[in-house]
Amino acid sequence: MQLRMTNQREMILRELKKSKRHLSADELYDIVKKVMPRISLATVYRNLEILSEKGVIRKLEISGRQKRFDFDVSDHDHIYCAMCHKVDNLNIERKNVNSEQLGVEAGYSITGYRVEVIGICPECQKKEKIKEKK
Amino acid sequence: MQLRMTNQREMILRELKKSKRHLSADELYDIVKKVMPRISLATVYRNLEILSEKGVIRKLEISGRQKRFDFDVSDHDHIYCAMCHKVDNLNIERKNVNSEQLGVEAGYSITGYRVEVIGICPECQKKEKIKEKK
DNA sequence: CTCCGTGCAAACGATTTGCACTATG
DNA sequence: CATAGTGCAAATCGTTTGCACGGAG
Repeated sequence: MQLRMTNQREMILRELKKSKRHLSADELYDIVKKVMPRISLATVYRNLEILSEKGVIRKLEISGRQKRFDFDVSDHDHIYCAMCHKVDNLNIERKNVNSEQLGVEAGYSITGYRVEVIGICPECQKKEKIKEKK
Repeated sequence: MQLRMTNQREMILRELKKSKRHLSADELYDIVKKVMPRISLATVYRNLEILSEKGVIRKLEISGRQKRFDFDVSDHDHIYCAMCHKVDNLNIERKNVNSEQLGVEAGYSITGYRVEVIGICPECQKKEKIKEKK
């Protein structure tokens, strides 16, 4: 099965790349819909799924109900805002973590690992301070 | 709002403790239902939510569609089987990871972090080998 | 002209919620 | 006896799927 480059697919890819953020399917849908009003949410889901299977983009399995997608396929970890659920990149020196060893101890064969830092992003910190003053 | 110790709550807590695994709400429901056939799945969800809010148990936000719950509240990380979605414990020396520093760089205030190793558990490795032989 | 991709609506799985009833403290 | 907790069913949320049609190669 080979991929075809449809307008929808191209647009989804372009908008995901343009936005430096890590978008969820419906956020991306809202963006693309402005240019392509007839596009279906199912199309967005299908494309994100296929493109991440092919390794063109990356599906992030992180905290929160929704999956998010990343145009940057290279190995890197994420920081997650507990308040607004935004996801930013993190550059941890991965050599520090010797997870392989630990996994082998438990009898597992390791395919990968991820580090997820949870915190409150600068924007939400400001909001909190404003609230506190009230 | 104070907590009351109902039969349902006690049972949920006991079964979660008894099982060394990291159960999902519906797995726990199936177990408890054997002793308490009239219990509702909603009750299980509500109790797991409340108990993890109070810090009695811990809600794991990990890979996979379902949330899982852990009787062990202490800081520790998890290894996740990509095939059967089972979750085991992992004992990483947490001092190795200097996530706080990185989070601060991005302007975040850090509340925690987690390391999640993904792999294939011993049982599923065996299953794979059997498949290959066919 | 083939068959991958689309839009739509319906189906789905996990979780949450409104309501009237029950039972703990 | 006040009010936290329950069971049930319906609602919700994110995501997936069946189907007939449309368009890329």
